[in-house]
Amino acid sequence: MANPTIYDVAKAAGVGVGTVSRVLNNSTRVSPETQEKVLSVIQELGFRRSKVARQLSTGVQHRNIGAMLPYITPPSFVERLRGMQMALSHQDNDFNLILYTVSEPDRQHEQLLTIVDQSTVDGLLITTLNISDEERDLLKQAGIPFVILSDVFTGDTNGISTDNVHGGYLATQHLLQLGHRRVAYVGDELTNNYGIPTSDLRYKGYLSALAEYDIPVNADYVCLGMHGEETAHRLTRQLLTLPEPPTAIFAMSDIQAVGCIQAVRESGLRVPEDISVIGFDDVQLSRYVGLTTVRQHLEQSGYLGMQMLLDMLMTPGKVTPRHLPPLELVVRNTTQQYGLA
Amino acid sequence: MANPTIYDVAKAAGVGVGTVSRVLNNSTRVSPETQEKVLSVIQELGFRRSKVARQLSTGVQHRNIGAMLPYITPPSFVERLRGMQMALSHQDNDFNLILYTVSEPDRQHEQLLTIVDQSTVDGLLITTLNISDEERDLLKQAGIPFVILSDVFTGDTNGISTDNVHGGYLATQHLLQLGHRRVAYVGDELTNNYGIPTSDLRYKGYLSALAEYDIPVNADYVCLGMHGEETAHRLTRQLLTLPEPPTAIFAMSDIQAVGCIQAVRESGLRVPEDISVIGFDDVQLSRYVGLTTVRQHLEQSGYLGMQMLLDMLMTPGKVTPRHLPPLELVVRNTTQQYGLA
DNA sequence: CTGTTAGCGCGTTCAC
DNA sequence: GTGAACGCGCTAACAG
Repeated sequence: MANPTIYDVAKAAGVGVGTVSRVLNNSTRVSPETQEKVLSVIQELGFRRSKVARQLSTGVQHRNIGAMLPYITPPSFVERLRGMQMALSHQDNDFNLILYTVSEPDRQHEQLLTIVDQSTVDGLLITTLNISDEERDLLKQAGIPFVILSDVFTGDTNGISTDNVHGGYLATQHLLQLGHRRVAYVGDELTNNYGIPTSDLRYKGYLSALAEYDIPVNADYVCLGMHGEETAHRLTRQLLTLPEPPTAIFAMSDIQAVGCIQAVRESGLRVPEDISVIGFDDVQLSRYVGLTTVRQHLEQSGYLGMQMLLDMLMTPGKVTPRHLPPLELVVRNTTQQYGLA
Repeated sequence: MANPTIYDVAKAAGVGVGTVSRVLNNSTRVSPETQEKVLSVIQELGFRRSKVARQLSTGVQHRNIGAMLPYITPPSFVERLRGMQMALSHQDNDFNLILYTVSEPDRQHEQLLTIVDQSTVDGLLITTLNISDEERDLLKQAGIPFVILSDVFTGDTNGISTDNVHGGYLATQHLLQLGHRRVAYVGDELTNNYGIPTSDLRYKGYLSALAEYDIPVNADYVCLGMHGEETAHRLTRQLLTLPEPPTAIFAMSDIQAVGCIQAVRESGLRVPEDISVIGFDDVQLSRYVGLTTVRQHLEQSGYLGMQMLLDMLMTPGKVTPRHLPPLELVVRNTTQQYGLA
């Protein structure tokens, strides 16, 4: 039998469904013999009581919140996730947090459809992923409130966003103020699979800072590749072989910055004495390695996003806009005045 | 009205429930007027269709797997989580992953009760937390299969475990082989809130290695404190003020090892020239900073644990035991022969 | 102690 | 096109 119900169990045990239900909830007193009997039949038939039927009957609706993100590998996503989790546990409610990682960009739409179709969640927290207008409508029509934690700076009410352009500017400006004039940019390919524009935006900030200091852009200094420490490492080695290598590097993420630093050190050069390196994000790792970076309050963005969503879930229609503290330059030990070595 | 149903909507719109259901699923053709009417009533009443009722009716049961862990802050937990996630997505099934973080040790039992009581999950993956016999029985009786990713080495069928004692031995032995004789241990308090014995076990391994080399234990060299980089940092500073400071440190986790290294460097000493440091876990961070450590295949443990659970879920009764590769010493750049500086 | 029955809220045939 | 009735699997209240 595919999926035995309590009726099947009852029949096989020669009792009524009520009795089966009782032993299942070991509530009211049941005679030891019948209990024994029922249990053995349950075992035999491999009976598993239906979650949904039970919930429908008891009326206890546990609600689910979905967190959708591209991957849980980069620390930046984990920190946001932790923020969400914290906001959830602070509000002593019984929401469950379901984790959706979009393993393939192509599957995003499909996953979204499944979520809507099976009405798995009551609310959705979408991180970084690009949601098309069509998808937004889908969610709206299904009555699933959603909040977007975006890398794109928008005035969206139901979203938390970061001004990446400004952040890129801050990082680059810091290097320029230190007297550096040969400043490289190490970032993600502008067009990655997910269509995430983060690197593009931070690069824009880089450009505007250079422009402000009247420094022409050197194409050799702009290195893009797949996100990650390894690629950054490789790109940096290339930078160092240039006839006129940069004296400072702006890496678009802390992880990439770490890759840069390693490459520099392996080449026998020192950070920051010979080459300054600045990252972006200020993930925990950065504290550990003493990295200069731009703090974007990742954990807090997850926290605030979750709060917004909870608002929407508790009192439909009312959303309190929440704002992230401004980006901050965090100076540690990987950047230094040019020519001071 | 608290929770309007389709009946309420139907009544208010002057139609039958069938019609309401149809516009909800925009399936069969409904006259534009009625559709309009129904939609406006839905809006008005703030109607939201019940997830469970829908699932019960349609028969689409999405199953949930719960991942229960003490926190998602330390990278070691995140890596295990990633492994679980990967195993799940590799098996094109429609299981949802629900994240439970036990924010307070006292709440563990309560959370477990809620999970069982509301039958939220179909299977449970428990990481590191200690589950009492009572709690095991609770899960068994509720028919919820579970797998435990334990720090304790047991022969349990439904679990994946790490031989921490052996790992502690490996780390310490490595330092001793390099000629170090003053070897410190930096770890967690033996009795933490969660009753997690990891540090205790690794310490046992430390002791057995020392014994093998006939080195008496120096109480000053054993530093315990709250898990985390900060504490390790502080403890290391203390170590360095000893009249006869250690020449090598075994930190029970990579994060703590990083704290140690920072403290050493801040004191004007070098790693590994002056002091060798070895960690434990081999989280991603360790690659980035070139830390010598003991690899315990964290991601894979999550992966295998999830596979076991899926086994149990798919074909009840049958569990294929899975085994983690043995612990490995990973030598990078933070340990060195004693006296070589 | 135990069998029977009426909902839980929604989807889905059926006739109309 | 649309309304009424039945069933999804289980719990709970009611008789026995």
